[in-house]
Amino acid sequence: MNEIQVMESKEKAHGCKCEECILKNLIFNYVPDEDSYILCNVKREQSFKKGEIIVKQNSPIVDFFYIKSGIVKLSKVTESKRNHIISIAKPHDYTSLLTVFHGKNYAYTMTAIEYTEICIFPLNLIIDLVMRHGSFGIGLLKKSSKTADDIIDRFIQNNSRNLRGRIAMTLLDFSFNIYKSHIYELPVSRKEIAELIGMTTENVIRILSEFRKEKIIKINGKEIEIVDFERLKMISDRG
Amino acid sequence: MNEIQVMESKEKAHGCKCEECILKNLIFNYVPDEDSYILCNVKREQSFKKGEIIVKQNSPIVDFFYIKSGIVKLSKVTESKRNHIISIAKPHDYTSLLTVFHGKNYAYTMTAIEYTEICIFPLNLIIDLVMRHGSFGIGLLKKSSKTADDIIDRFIQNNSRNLRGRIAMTLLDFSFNIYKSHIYELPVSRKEIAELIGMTTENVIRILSEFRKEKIIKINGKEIEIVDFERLKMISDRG
DNA sequence: ATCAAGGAATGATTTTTATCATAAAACCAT
DNA sequence: ATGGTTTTATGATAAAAATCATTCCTTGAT
Repeated sequence: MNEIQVMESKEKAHGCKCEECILKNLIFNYVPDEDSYILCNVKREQSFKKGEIIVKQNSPIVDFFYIKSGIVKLSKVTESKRNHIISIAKPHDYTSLLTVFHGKNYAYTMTAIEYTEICIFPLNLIIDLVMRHGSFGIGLLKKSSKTADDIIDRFIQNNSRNLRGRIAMTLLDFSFNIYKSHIYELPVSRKEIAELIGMTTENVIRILSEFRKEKIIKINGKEIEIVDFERLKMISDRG
Repeated sequence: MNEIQVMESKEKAHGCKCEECILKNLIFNYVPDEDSYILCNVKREQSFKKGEIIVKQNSPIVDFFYIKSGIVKLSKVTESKRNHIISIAKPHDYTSLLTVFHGKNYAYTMTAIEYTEICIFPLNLIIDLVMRHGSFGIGLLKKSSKTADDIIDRFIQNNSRNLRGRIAMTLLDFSFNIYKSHIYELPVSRKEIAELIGMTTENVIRILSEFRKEKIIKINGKEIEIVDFERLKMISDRG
């Protein structure tokens, strides 16, 4: 109890109240009080409704984002005008890690796909903090390389599967990594799933219907219930 | 002349002799002499013949690699035993940037696909340097996020093209970014190209033959000459 | 020099996936 | 509520790509 009280008072003093905040913990662990105090006071929190754009591809980079709650998609339009979803990010991800340190403009559009709360820090301050506290830099490097590796891995996994395998993989991903439940509300349209795994909308719909007919899942609009987990896993693995 | 002499003496003193070394420059710019001295003295250089493995997927991470000369492929075997080439890296790339900061084991196998010289640093030392000199951390973060963004971009570009477009893109990539010439010796087999752009070996061969018959390129074994640059570009863009 | 093994090449065939067409259902703004 | 738009749905067809089969050509090891 004593420890908790100490933490609480410390948090109050810093203006950062979220206990599970990885960024905050990263800062607290390595950065002296006076610095984390500045950071916590400067940060602003902003909430976004489902569908709202948090930041647009090609707009100048000024801020560093941290997802406090909700779900966010990172997407990108190519020269050929096609839209691609790079990843679906969840709470405690730093969606800004890619690009922000080397680019002038955001490479990806960030959109809330559920009600989302974002913590926003001026990038300058983050950079300044890394400058003065190398260990914080190590922390960011760790997160950064993990984020990149995960995204690359998803691409490889996706590309080595046929369409049924991709859909199965996606449904399992939502179930395991996002909602931690066998029944959930899809936060994206069939079209967005298509953009995420690189296939046509028609085929996404068709294969979801197949899975329904094969009694692997139940569908009710956007609600998905995984009924035959084993088979779905098999399709994801073999497919 | 005077300046060059100064540089030379400084380089001698540090045991790092490569003028174009980005890593060295990064260190020199931000790290005091005594530290860069340690790093340069500890580093070892190693050369690899075409085909030799530099480091294997899943082996424990101990070193940080920097490509001094040559060309290297990063590849990964998935659970389904399929081999995927993630990227082709050239001199002055830090191929280690992905994974090394967060993982226990290398996520990718590094193989020399031409005679290659690698500078090898104990990762601990790099981390220690970031700890003590935040600006060096910023430098690595920049390189790291750039590397990741480039790889992700290549995946997106690749996935939004048909097979002819992918081959065209690859041939142009070798021409522009690696060999800076319209005529070059392919450093990889048709099978490896297939693993790089996610298609079958037969189709790689077939489409190369098509391009030859359509007089877009000339083929002589591994030697490729781009004859009709415009058409190749068009196929890469539209395809 | 010879043989085995892998790489390159090409055709025929099958499978997979995209495209086109149409319609019902859900959603939104007035 | 109503009309318009987007999303979901399904079928038919065309196009793209993988697979299978066979041959030739290189290359490296003995």
